[in-house]
Amino acid sequence: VQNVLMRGEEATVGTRGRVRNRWGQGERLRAEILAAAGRLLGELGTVDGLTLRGVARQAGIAPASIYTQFADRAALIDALVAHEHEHVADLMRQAGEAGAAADPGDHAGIVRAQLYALCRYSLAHPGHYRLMFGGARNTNARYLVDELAGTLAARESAGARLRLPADRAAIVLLVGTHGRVAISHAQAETGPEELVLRFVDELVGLVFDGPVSGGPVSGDRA
Amino acid sequence: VQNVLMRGEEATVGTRGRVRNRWGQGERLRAEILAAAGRLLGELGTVDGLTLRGVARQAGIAPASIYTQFADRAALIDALVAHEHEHVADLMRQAGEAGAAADPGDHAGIVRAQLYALCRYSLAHPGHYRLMFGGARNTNARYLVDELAGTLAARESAGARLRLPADRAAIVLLVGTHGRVAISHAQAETGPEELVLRFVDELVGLVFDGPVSGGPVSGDRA
DNA sequence: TGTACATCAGTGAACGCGCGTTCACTGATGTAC
DNA sequence: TGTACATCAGTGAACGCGCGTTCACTGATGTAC
Repeated sequence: VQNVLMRGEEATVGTRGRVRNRWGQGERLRAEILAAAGRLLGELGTVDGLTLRGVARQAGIAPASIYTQFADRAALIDALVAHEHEHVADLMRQAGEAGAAADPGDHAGIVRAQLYALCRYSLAHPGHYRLMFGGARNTNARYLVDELAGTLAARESAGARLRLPADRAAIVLLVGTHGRVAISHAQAETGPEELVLRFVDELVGLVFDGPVSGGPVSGDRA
Repeated sequence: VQNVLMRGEEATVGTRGRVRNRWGQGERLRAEILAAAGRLLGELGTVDGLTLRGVARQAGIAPASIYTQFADRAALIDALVAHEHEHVADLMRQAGEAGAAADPGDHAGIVRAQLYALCRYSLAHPGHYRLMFGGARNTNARYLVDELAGTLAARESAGARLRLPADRAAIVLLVGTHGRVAISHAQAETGPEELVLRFVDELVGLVFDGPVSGGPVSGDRA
C-alpha cells in the first residue's frame, strides 16, 4: 500500500492534538463518542444527518475508531437512545420528589412538576426528544406512564379527585403533553416555553375534578 | 460524447413502455410525479429516503425529467405537502358537514366525527401525516384549529356547554389527538384504530361539560 | 399538398459528493524471562 | 537490569454505493409558407 494520493482521497483534518486513553481505559472512548453524538444531535435537531463521520469529527477521532466501541451506526444510535431514556426517567422521578417535598398537599402541583420536567427537557433538546419519542422507532415510553400513574394514584390516596382512572389520566396527560411539545417542535421558531407549560396546566385542570384553572392563554396559536 | 460504458454508469432499468404526453400536456407529468412521490412516501413511511431517483423509478421516468416540473427536491416535497394539506382540509370539512347532517343535536358527535376523520387519515397515511405535522418543518396547521373552533362555537350557539373557550378547546382536542396519533405511529405495530378513537372520545368528553363518557379502555398501553 | 423549421416532452450519461464500512497498519504501554 | 514479545487504543486510506443535479441530446408533434 503506497502513500500516494489517488482518486477521491479524504480531505481529513486529522486527529492531531488528541491524547489516546491509557491502557485498560479503552472504553472511555465509548463515553466520548456518545457525548459527541449527543452534542451533534443537539446541533442538528434531527437524527438524519447524524453520520458516523460527523460524530467522529465532533469527537476528534477517526471514523474507523467508532467501530472499536459500536458494531455499526444503528448500535451507536440505540445506545444514545437508551442513555437518554435513563436521563429522562431520572428527571421525572426527581421532579416528582421535589414537588412532593415542596407542598405535599398540592396534588395538581406535583403532577404539573413532573410534566414540566418532561416539557423542559423536550424543549431544551428537541433532537433528543424526537429521536426518543418521534419517528418510527418502537418507543417504549411505558416507564413514563408508570411513573405518572403512580404519582396520580398516590395523589388519589391523599385525597385528590380525578375525572378518570389514574392510568387513563396518566395517558391523557402524557399524550396531550407530547402533542403540544411535538407541535412546538414543528414550529420554526419554538414559541415560549410558557405557552407549553400553560397548556399542560389546562390539561391537568381537565383531569382533576373541579373548575379548570389555567385561565385564558393569550397568544397560543399552536 | 461517446456511447461507451465508463466508470460507474447507471444500471438504469430504462423507461420503456411509457408513452409521453401530447403537445401542450406537458404539465400532466407534474401530477404523475406528485402521485408517484405520494405512493413512495406511503411505502417508506418517512420522508428520508424519498429520493428523486426513487420517485422517478415509481413514475417510470428518468430522474432528470423531474426537473422539467420542479426546481429541485425541496420544491417537489413542498408541493406534495401543500397538496396533502388541501386534502386533509377537505376531509375535515366534509366530516363536519356529514356529522351535522346525521344528527344536528349530537354536539359531541359532530366534533368527534371531525377528529375521527383526522385520525383515520393519519393512521392510513403515517408518512404523509408525519411529513405534514411532524419534523422541523414550519407546519401551518392553523386551518385545522379554525375549522374545529368554528364547529365548537357553532355547537355552543346550539346549546352545548364547554369547559373551555371554543378556541382553547379546539387546541386541546387537536393537540391531544396529534399526540395520540404520534404515539401510535411510534409504535412498531400500529395498534388498532379503535384505541385511538376511544382516546379521542375521552378527550371530547373532557372538553364538554358533564360526565366523561368514553368508559374504560382496556388494553390501551399507549 | 409538401417541406423546412420551431417547439415541445422527456432522456442518457456523466459529475462530484459524503456516506458506512473494512482492513492492514502503527506506535505506545505493558509483561515474561 | 535489559530485551523480546504481546496487547492495547486508535488510524489512514481505500472500497463501493446511491444521491442531487447538469447538460447536451433526441425524436415526435406542431406551424409557416
